[in-house]
Amino acid sequence: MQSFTEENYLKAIYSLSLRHEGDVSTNALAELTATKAASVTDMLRKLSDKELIHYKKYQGVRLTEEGERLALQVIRRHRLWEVFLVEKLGFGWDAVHDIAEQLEHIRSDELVVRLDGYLDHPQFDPHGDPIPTPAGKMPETGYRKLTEVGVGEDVRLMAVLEHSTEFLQHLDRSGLTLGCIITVKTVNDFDKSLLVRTETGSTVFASQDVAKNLLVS
Amino acid sequence: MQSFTEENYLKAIYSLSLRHEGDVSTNALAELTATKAASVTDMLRKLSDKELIHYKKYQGVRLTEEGERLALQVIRRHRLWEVFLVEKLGFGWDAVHDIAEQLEHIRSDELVVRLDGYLDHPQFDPHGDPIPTPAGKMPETGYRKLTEVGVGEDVRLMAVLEHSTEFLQHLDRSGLTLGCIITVKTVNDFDKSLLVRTETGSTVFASQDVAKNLLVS
DNA sequence: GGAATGCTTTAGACATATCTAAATTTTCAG
DNA sequence: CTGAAAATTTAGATATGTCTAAAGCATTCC
Ligand SMILES: [Mn+2]
Ligand SMILES: [Mn+2]
Ligand SMILES: [Mn+2]
Ligand SMILES: [Mn+2]
Repeated sequence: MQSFTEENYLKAIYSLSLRHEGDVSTNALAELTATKAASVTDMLRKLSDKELIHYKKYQGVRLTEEGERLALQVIRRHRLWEVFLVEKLGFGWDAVHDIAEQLEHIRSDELVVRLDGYLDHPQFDPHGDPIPTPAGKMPETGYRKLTEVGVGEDVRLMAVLEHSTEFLQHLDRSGLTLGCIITVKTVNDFDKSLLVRTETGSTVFASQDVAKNLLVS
Repeated sequence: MQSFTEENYLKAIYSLSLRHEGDVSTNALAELTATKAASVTDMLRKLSDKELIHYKKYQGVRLTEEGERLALQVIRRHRLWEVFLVEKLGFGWDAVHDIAEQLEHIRSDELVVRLDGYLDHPQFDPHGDPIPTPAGKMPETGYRKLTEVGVGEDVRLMAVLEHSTEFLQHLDRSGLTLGCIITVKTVNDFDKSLLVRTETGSTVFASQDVAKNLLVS
């Protein structure tokens, strides 16, 4: 049985190992968990003792099979709760992440099974992220970042990588909603910013910082 | 802001102060929170520093107004989540208490407001307990214990005082459901056990231990 | 190849919440 | 009213998770 804190570290390791190739560094974990490197080292020793991570001093860290299974369970719960908060309670997609950060740690297998059924076995959360299977596998999506799309291409906005309230409210104001079709009109060579046309015909400016957090297919 | 643990102590103090007149004792709290008296004393010092309880060494403890307000907020959340688990997720009333013990600590005012609306502002939880108001008042019910009912009286089962799975499953097997009408047929002078007739016409035996946990009106 | 630099780990503390054992205070019985 | 029993508090420890400061590796840049 893991504490909240251990679950959060497992999730953080999983998340960082997707972002870059190779093992996850102590400093990266310290930044993501908003702690100090020394605290991370302590926790890595503990997770290693429990055989949830592969860890050699100074060499970075990687989840074991069991560690990944647990991380995906937490992510599954997080995303199911986000669906609940949006679909059933009527929260905006910009307001659910912090509450789901708490709800994801509620311990009850039966609860997850019933919640999943009540929500009609959703495949994606309100941010377009795929919901891991009960068995602990993360579905593949094959989405690309909007920054990789060529001028003239029509694509559909499928997911966002950033969950902060500020970012999501910015998208709302820009009329960029999940599922909408967008066309890349121009790419600025200097700052890689984009001009895109939305379904409604309006033209929206997207800095590289915004575009790299938008996933399309 | 209170920790989970502090919230649980506040709830425990509230609950015990209903059970008996006068201040709550250290030992009673130790038993209810499944800790030792020494641990309770430590926590009482802390809650007293925060002015959530009135506490004088060796003299027992009592909630301040602020302490009671917080305790009732926790109880409100607990009972709303129990309603959700039964009404929306289809849990049995015998399976929800432990999950609600976790959910009651989720911190988000907005969440409670929306959950309450989603459930249609319920007045009672699945065990018949009244749900405290958003302002922090506990509604009066005026229920009596079944042990105080005279032979021949017709009463309606309104609530249960004990929430354990075993007790509630026993009631299910006996056909005693919330809202049902029961008639006291005989009271055994020796052990105070009862024979009651239910709506369906069947006769059910209830030991004093069972009857004192049944509230009727 | 050998510093200098930057990560990372260790050392030593602190806060929370718990425990056992011992000391203290209150209560109650004779 | 007084001494024993019961209840409560204090003393000293443990476990978790965090921190700062100092020391130990690793990489890289002459
Ligand atoms: Mn999220
Ligand atoms: Mn999400
Ligand atoms: Mn309950
Ligand atoms: Mn209840």
